[in-house]
Amino acid sequence: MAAAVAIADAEGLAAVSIRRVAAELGARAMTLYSYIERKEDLLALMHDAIAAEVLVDEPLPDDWREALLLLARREREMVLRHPWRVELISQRIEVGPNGLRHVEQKLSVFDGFGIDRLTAWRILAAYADYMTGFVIREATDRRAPREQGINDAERAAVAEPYIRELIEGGEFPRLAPMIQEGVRGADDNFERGLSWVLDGIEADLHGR
Amino acid sequence: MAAAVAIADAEGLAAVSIRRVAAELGARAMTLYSYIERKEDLLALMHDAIAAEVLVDEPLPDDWREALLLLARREREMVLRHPWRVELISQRIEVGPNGLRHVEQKLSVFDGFGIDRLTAWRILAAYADYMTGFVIREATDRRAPREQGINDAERAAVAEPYIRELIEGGEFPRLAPMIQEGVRGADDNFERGLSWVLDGIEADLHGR
DNA sequence: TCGCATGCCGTACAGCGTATCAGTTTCGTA
DNA sequence: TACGAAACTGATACGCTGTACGGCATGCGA
Repeated sequence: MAAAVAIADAEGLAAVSIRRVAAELGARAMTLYSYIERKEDLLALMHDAIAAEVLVDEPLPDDWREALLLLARREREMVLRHPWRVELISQRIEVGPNGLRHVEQKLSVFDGFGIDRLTAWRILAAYADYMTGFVIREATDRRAPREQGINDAERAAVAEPYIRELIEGGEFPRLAPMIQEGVRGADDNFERGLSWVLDGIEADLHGR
Repeated sequence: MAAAVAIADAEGLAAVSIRRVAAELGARAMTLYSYIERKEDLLALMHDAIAAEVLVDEPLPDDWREALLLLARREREMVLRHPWRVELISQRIEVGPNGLRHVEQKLSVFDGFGIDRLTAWRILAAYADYMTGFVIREATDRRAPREQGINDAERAAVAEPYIRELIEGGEFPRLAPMIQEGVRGADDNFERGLSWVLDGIEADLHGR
C-alpha cells in the first residue's frame, strides 16, 4: 500500500499497476494476490491510507463553522499532496476505517447544537459535495501543465487555435473577453465558496 | 460518437473500447483512427455531445437564481441519463463548442445585475463545484446496485459484516445509529443544498 | 487510361488484470 | 529432531486494451 501510494504520488494513478507495485517491492505480479483479491482492494487501501491524513487529533473548535473550515482546509491540502485521489472519487471505492473516522469527526462538529440527524446529514452532504467539486477542479487544473509534458503542449497548440477561433466568432460575447484577458484572481475561490455554502446553511438554521 | 454514447449509456464507459465502437459500426478498430487521433478525442466528442442536452433554447428566467436553478435541474437530469459523465469529470477532457455555449449561457444569467466579471466567475465556480460534487455522489450511489450484479453482492456480503463490526465496536457513537437505522430522506438533498449555496451568494451580493 | 488521394484495415507490440497451479519456505506440533 | 500443513512466491497463459506501421482497394481529376 505504501509502495502504491508512493508511485501514485510520483507518477500518477495510471502508473500504479500490479506489476509495477510488485516490482517496487522486489516481487512478481502474482505475489500481491496473496494479500489482496483484486486491484480494487489495493486502491481502497490507498484511499483509506490518505484519508487518515485529514483526521484531526486535538479537539476541534466548538463552533461548527470553524470546525468544518478546519477540516475543509486539511482535506484540500491532502488532495494537493495526493492529486490522484480525485480519480478515485467517481470509482465507488469501499470505505475503510479512516474514512469512517473522518465521517464521525465531521458529525462531531454538531455536538451540542441540537441539530437532528437528518439535518446534520444533509448539511454534511452539501458540504462534501462542494468540497468534492472544488478539489476535483483544483487538482485537474493543476495537473494540466505537467502531466504529459510535450505531448500536452502539442495538443494545446492544436486545440487552442480551434477554441480561439470559436471564441472570436462572436458567438460568445460574455465568455470571449474573459478568455482573452483572463480573469485575475479567479482561481482563489476556496474560502469564499465555502463561506457561501456555510452562510446559506447558517441562515437556514437560524431562520427556523 | 453516437455509437459510443449508446454503448456507454447501455453498458457503462468501460465498455467503450475502440474495437467495440468499431464493431458497432461494422468496421475494424483502426478505421476509427481515420477520424480521431486518440481515444481521448472520442471521449471529448461524447462529452460535448451530451453537454448539448443541458442547453436551453428559450430565454432564461430574468432572475439569476431561477435561471441557475433551471440549468442545474437540466444538468442533473442529463447526468442521470448519462451517468458515465462523472467518470470523465476528473479526466481533463478538452472543452468543445457545446461546453462553451453552456458556459456562455451560465454567464448570461447575470445580465443586467451589474455583477463584475470576477464575481460572476467566482459565483459560477462555486455553483459548478457544488453541482459536480452532487452529480458524482448521486451517480455513483445509483450505480452501486446494478453495476456488477452478483459480483457486487458478493463483495457487499463480505464487506458489510466488516464495516458492521467496526461500527458496532463503539468507536462511532454518532455514525453507528445512522448506519443501523438509516437516515430517512437523506438522499433528497439536491434542491436544498443548491438553495444553501445560492442563499449564501445572494446574501453576500446584497451585503456589499 | 493513368496517377494519386482517400478511406479501410490486417498485423503486431507492449502493456494490462488475473486464473491456474506448481514450487518453496516457514512453522506448530509430536 | 522430524513431519505435515499452511503460507508464500511466482511462471505461464488468456483475453483484453490502445495504437504504430504499412499495404490494399476504391474513386476521381487530368
